[in-house]
Amino acid sequence: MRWSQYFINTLREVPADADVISQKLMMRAAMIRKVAAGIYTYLPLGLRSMQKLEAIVREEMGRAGAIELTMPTIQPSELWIESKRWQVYGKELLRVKDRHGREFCYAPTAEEVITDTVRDAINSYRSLPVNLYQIQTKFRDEVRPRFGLMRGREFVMKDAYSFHANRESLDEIYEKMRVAYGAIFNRCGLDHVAVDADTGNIGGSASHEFMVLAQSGEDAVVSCPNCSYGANVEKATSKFFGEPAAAQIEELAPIHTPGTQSIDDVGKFLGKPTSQLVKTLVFDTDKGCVMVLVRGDREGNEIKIKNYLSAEFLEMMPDARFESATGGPIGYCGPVGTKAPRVLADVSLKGLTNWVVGANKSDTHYTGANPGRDFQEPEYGDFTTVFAGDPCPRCATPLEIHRGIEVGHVFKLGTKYSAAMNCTFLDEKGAREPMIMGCYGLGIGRTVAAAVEQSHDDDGIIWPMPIAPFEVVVTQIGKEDNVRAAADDIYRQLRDAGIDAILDDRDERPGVKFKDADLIGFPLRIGIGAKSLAISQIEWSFRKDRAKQLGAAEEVVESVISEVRAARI
RNA sequence: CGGGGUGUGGCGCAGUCUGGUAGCGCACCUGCUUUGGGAGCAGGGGGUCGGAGGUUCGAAUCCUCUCGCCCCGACCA
Repeated sequence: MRWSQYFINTLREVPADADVISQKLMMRAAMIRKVAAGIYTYLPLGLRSMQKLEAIVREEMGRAGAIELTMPTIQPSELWIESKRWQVYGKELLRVKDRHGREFCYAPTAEEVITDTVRDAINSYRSLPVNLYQIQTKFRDEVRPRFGLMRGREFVMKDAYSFHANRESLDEIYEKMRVAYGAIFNRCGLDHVAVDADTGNIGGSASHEFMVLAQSGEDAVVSCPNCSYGANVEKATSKFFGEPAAAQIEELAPIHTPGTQSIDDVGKFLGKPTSQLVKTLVFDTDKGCVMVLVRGDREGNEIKIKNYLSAEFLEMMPDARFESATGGPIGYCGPVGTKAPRVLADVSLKGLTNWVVGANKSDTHYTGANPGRDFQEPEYGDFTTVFAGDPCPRCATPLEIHRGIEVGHVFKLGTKYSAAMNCTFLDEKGAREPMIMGCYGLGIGRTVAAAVEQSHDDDGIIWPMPIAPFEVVVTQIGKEDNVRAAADDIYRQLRDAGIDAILDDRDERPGVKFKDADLIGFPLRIGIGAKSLAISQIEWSFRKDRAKQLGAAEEVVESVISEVRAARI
C-alpha cells in the first residue's frame, strides 16, 4: 500500500472527549473515529487490525471445531419473549419497531436466534454436538459508554454457541474453547489470565473470563502468585481461618454511641479496630428483606449474596423503607431484636464472640452480643469481597489483585435457553431432552484496544506483529530519484514476499513521517534516505526500541522478512 | 437516574461576565526558502457560534425551551 494513496489522517492533538490511552491513541492514529457516544467508525487502519484479529479467531475456532455462520443484528421480539429476556433485559436492549409496528431489538447477543436455528435443524443425539459461531456487530445501550472501543455501545464480538446431548460433551467442547481462547490471546502477544467468573445476566453454571492485564482495566482480578488460582473479584474467595473465641463471654450491654452511623465512627468512638466490629448491611430482594452481617473491615459482595439467595433482584434497602423493614434506624441497625426475617453472616464472623452491633435504637450499640444467645444463629456463608493479601483458597498464599480488561468470557449455559425455547433432541432411548448449551464470547474491538492499552509509549502505539495494521513501514526519506527508486524497490520486494508493508511515499519532511510511523506503531520500519544510500546502506528498526541497524538492501530485506515471519506465529 | 460541566471551521481552544456583527494554534490551498524526529516567511479558502423561540436598533454574548457530548455519583448504614 502506498501511503499517499491510502486514507490516513493522523491528529496532532487529542480529541477532548477521549478518556483512555487506547482511545486517544487510536483516534490520533486514524484507526477509529467517534460518530456518537459509544459508536465508532473503524477507519481503514483500525479495520485492518480488527480483521487480522478476526482471521486469528477464525483459525482457532476452526481448530476447535466451531463452524461459522452469520445471524441478523435486528431480531424479532417473539424469540426474546420466548426466552423471557425481552422482559428481563431492561434498557440495555435497544428496541425498535418496523413500519408495521412490529417489535424488534438490535441484538446484544444471539442465544435466542441460534437456539431457534438449532431446534429447527437438529432432532437427534446423532447430530450433536454442534458448535456454531459468528463474528458480528452487537449493540448494548450502555448507561454510560466510555473508554472508546473498550466499552462502546456498538461493538464487534465473536460469539459461539455449542449444543450437546450430555454434560460430558459440553465439558469437552468448553475445554477446547478455553484452549482456543488462550491460543488467540497468546498469538496476539497479550499478557492475560483466565479466571473463574460470575455468570451474571446470561445464566448458567461454570464460567471463565479472559482478562488482559492493564492498569486501566475496569475489572479487578484476584490471582494467586503461587498456584494457578484466579478469579474475578465478584467471585473470588479466600481461605478464612476464623477468629478465636474470646476467653470470656460477655453480657449483652447497650452503650450510648451518639453520632456514629458509620463503622469507622463506631471504631473511633470505642477505640477498637473495625475488624472487631460487626457491620450490618440490609438488602431489599425479591425474596424479601435480608440482613447481612460482615466484619467491620470487610466489604459486602452483592453478587455473592444474590447468588446465595438465588435472588433475581437485590439492592441496598432504600432509606424510605429502612426502618419499617428492620425495626431500627439507619446506622444503628443490628441483629438483636431485628424485624428482618432473614439474617446472614459472613464466614469471617464465624467463631467471633462478643460482637459490637447496632441496637436498633438511635445512638445506641450493643457490646457483648453473641449469636445463638442474644439473637438467632445466622446463616453463615461467603458474603464479602476478597482483599489483596487474603490467603488463597487453595494454597493460602497471599492473593494479588490486578486490573484487567475482560476480552473473552465462556459459559456453561446448561438448559436455560433450550428448555425455555423447547430446543430438544431424542436420545438413544427415544426420550426427548433439552439440549445442553455452552456459549463463548470474545470482544474483537475490545481486544484490539486492550492490546494498545498494554503496549504503547509516549509516542504512540507499539503493535504486536499479528494484529498490526501493517507489519512494516518503508519510509522514503527525501525525494531524490534514487531514494524514490530504492524505496519503491524495497517495498515491492517485501510485498512480493507476502509481507504486509506500507510505503510512506508522501511528500513530507522526514520528521513528520517518523512521528506518524511511531504514532501508528508499525512494528518494523525500514528507512531509505540519500545519506545511507550514498554508502549503499539502508536502515531498519523495531518500533519497540527504535534502535537503528544499517545494512545492505538485500540483507535488510532478508532480515525484515524473517523477523516478520518469526513474529507471525 | 441524580449532580456538575460543555457545545464557536476537520482537531484543540479564546471571545460570553460587561451585547456592537467572530478570532488564535494545528490541519488545508498557493508561492518562495527549507529537508534525518511534527520547518520558516508571505498570501489564501473555510464557521447559519448545537437547535428553536424570545428580549433588543443590534445577540456567540441576555432570557426560555430543547438536543448532543463529557465528567462525577448510584457499597453507604
